[in-house]
Amino acid sequence: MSEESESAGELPEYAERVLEVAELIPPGRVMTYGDVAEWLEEGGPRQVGRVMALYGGAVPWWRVVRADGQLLPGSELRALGHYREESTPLREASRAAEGHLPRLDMKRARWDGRTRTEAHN
DNA sequence: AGCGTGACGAGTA
DNA sequence: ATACTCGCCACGC
Repeated sequence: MSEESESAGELPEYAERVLEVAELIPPGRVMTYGDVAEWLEEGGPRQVGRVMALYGGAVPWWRVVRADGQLLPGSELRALGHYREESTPLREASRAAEGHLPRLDMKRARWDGRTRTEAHN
């Protein structure tokens, strides 16, 4: 018998790969959806986004972010808490407007997948 | 089979 | 800085 559908409890292979990458991202660093897709050499940012939306709860989802550094809408405060806890480079809003949360400093926080787990300061 | 939608990205105005 | 467009690909109606 040919099983084409996934058994309950098992994830699609692509999803599993995406989650695996998410778990590799060191604390204090982030990867964009596009970076993950590029690294997997499969799918695109939207596909990665879909996986994170569906199954991201099982991994450090806050380390997979948008390329523009915007915090995840709906979970901004939760994400921000993690970033402060991990000392992830943030870019504070110049105009201190309440309700205007900081964004990620992508230049410093972006992780290219190369071993460097240190030296970012 | 077409069309809209989405935890996206880059380019342009 | 924001707003809008287009490209991308999987899903659902």
